[in-house]
Amino acid sequence: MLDLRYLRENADEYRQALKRRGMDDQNPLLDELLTLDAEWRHTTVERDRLREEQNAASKRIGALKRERKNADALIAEMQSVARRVHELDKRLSVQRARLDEIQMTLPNPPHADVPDGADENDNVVVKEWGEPKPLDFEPLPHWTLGERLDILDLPRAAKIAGSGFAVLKGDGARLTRSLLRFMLDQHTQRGYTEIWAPALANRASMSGTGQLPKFEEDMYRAAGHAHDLFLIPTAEVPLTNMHADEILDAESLPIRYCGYTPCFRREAGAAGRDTRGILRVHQFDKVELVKIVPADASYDEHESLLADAEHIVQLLEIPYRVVLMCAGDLDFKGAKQYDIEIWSAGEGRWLEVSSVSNFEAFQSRRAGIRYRPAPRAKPEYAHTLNGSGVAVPRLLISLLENNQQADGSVAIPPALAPYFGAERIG
RNA sequence: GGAGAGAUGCUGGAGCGGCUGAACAGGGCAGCCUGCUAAGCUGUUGUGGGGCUUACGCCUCACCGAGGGUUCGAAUCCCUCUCUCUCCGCCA
Repeated sequence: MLDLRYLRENADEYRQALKRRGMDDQNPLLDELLTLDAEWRHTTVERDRLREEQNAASKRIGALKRERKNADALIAEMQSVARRVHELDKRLSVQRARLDEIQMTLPNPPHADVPDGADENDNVVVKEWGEPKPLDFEPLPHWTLGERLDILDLPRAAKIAGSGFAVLKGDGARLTRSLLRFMLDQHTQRGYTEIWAPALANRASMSGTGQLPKFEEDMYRAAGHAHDLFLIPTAEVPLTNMHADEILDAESLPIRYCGYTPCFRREAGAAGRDTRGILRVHQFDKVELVKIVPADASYDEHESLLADAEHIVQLLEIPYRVVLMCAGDLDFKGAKQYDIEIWSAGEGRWLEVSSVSNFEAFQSRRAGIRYRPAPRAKPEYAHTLNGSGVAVPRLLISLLENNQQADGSVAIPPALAPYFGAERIG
């Protein structure tokens, strides 16, 4: 969500931002917002003036009653004022609701560092690490490897829950567990506090981080509750909303959390070439990193967050590249975003395992995450950031496919071996 | 799931239709005082919206869990919801 005052005073600048995102700079919603905002303020002035009158009259009525004098004339007079105030309040709440609705759907303006571009073809590779190792045999895709090693069972997962789910078995399950422990240990050693949080979240939390109202159809909703609960698509939701509606002390920042949760995504309409294997599943495990920082620190913290996520794939010795998203491919809530893409030998392509974003105050304004820069200073919105550190299934894909041996076994990277308890599978 | 109790400012805790943006106590901050520490005295202390102003700022409205309602007027009365606590039931 954007500051209404910013939009009011910098509408042209914001139109340029929309244009960079490949959207219509004459966005009718923006025009409606600005008009409605002016009307709302106008109505507010009138309502407040009447309220003032009402408050003064109430005082006088109270005084008259105490002196046992007649106040009927004044009361009768104030009845019409009360009716008018009621009308205006109704109008204001309708206007406010629409203002909020529009405000919640306008995207974050891209940061100045974000390159121009229309889609993923204009993203910029800013870093490459490691070399995809050439294999002297035809590499197998992970679903074949998983089946042969008896560690992945997709047909039975489909029987239990439907397509797009996975059953991991034996060393497959153990590999997942060891990866989660390994990643969490790395991050806590680097200064993150580990959090275990609910995997369901309410509507307010989902709006706070920006999954709602625009992306409701991407999520699973839990039925049978008086209020709405959604299965979280990422631990970003609980970790960021930990501090919703709080005013934090400056000393408590930066806050750095890491947490493992299952993640649930409908992935509606994603059927096609990406659905084979476990590349795109409805439920997957992920370790997420979240930071809540003072506004002036967020871009430095963004770089170090990226480094923390990279650290994981480096230790696992997976070739990867870092991609800076162009304005047209940027997430609607992000101001700047890097993706980490790891090499997958069986697929012969790069797979996104982490998206590292700086949201500036976009989320904190929605969620009400503020801090006091100095003991007596006015509260300001904190900046929030997050990044996967990292998602498990694609890590599995890459580890299996890249490290497969001619004899059909798979080597486990030395850094992970102590967690996994062996140096190979099969 | 059933029954009951409750939710007030940074904290504890009063208020139960007008004199309450909120007693009282504690904490924080500022000043005074005290040769140190402690104590004492005085003042001050929230958030958000809007308007005015070159500016320090001034005015005004809202906020006593959330949302509705009654009323000239609501922290106080009514309804719905959320959360917390106690008891019963159920359950891994």
